[in-house]
Amino acid sequence: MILDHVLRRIELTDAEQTRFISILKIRKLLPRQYLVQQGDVCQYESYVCKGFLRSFYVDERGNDHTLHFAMEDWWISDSTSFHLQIPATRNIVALEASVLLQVEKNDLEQLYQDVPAFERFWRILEQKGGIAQDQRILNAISMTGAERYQALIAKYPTLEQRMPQRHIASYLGITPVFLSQIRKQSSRDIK
Amino acid sequence: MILDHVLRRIELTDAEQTRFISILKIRKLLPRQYLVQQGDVCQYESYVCKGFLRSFYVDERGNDHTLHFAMEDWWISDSTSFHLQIPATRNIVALEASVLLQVEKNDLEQLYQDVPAFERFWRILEQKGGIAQDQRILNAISMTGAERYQALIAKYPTLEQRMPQRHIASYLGITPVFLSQIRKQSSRDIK
DNA sequence: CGTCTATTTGAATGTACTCAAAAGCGGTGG
DNA sequence: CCACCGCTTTTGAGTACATTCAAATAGACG
Repeated sequence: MILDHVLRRIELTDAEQTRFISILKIRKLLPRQYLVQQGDVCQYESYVCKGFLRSFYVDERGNDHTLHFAMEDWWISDSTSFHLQIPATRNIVALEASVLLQVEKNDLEQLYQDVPAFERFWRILEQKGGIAQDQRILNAISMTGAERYQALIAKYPTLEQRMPQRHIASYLGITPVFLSQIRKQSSRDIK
Repeated sequence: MILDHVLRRIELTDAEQTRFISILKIRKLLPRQYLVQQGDVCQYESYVCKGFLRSFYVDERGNDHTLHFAMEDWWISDSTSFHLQIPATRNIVALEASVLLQVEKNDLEQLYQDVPAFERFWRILEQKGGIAQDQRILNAISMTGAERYQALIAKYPTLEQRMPQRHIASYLGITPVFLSQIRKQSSRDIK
């Protein structure tokens, strides 16, 4: 499955494929189990084979802010911590039982040396991520909470089945109470 | 100058350096001149040698939202338009007389083929950009307008000399009127 | 110096938050 | 199978944050 994911973006010989597979480490998580905790150095980029994860930041006041989520066929990490090898400021936790394939920082650097096509692969991945982040920033600065909610569920129709409302609210930058009002309002509008 | 910028991130032979230089096109802009307009396909990644540019989105209501700005030694483009070669949804305009070095999409793809180190270069650039965007998203969802303003001027102390307040406001996702109030408030706090 | 645009100020309004309490829902154990 | 517990969502009221509109002031440019 992950090979398919990679081969959609770059071409690899059989030997290169084997090389890639050899550095992957499988990791299984139970619901509510942490993958990364604030203060850890994030050692891995994790590819989600199965399950659902959430990354979030806890501020001084103890408020929880959802930065990202990841479903099947997505990658997740604290990218700041991973790339700079500094302590994470974010937590990553499984919301469902999950199976991940992980790439360690050192192994990845070695892989870049040995199979330069992976530079390309990650460049393409970062580009795609950058485009999505750009759109999210635009939404944040140009839309109301209600509009951002509509855009989010339009983009990820299954999200509400997998992530509790309070986390959707924190992803949107609004409070759970306000999200509840938005939902009441929009369900009334449909009728 | 741009070579220095590249060589800080990757190693290149003299021939590779020459190859890179050969695909660059110089472009000069006057203040208020557009580099990209909504509807164009963004053909170039542009490196800023000198000057200052702003990218913004104009919504249905005619409101202007500043997505990015770029000063010396930064790159700017409509990344969605450039990478996917689709019409731009954003405008890019020079706020000061500017000198750019541009890389065309086709040339860049060819460069990736001929000098794979540039895959690495752009991967690193995208990673750095991703980290910055991530932080901006966190600020957007976790801070008030006043806090975002303080964080922005702390990060870019010279920004207020180069970009009018109404654009700083739209970058922060607030109105110019409200930014003016924030500034009044914080100048009073200092005393 | 006059014109144009940007910023400031003030007042009224709307958007989103806080706090508190009630209702709903899911899991667990009796 | 049902009752209870803990946690999430909903509801309501009051408040704070941020916007709109309009007018006044300040700055920039020719």
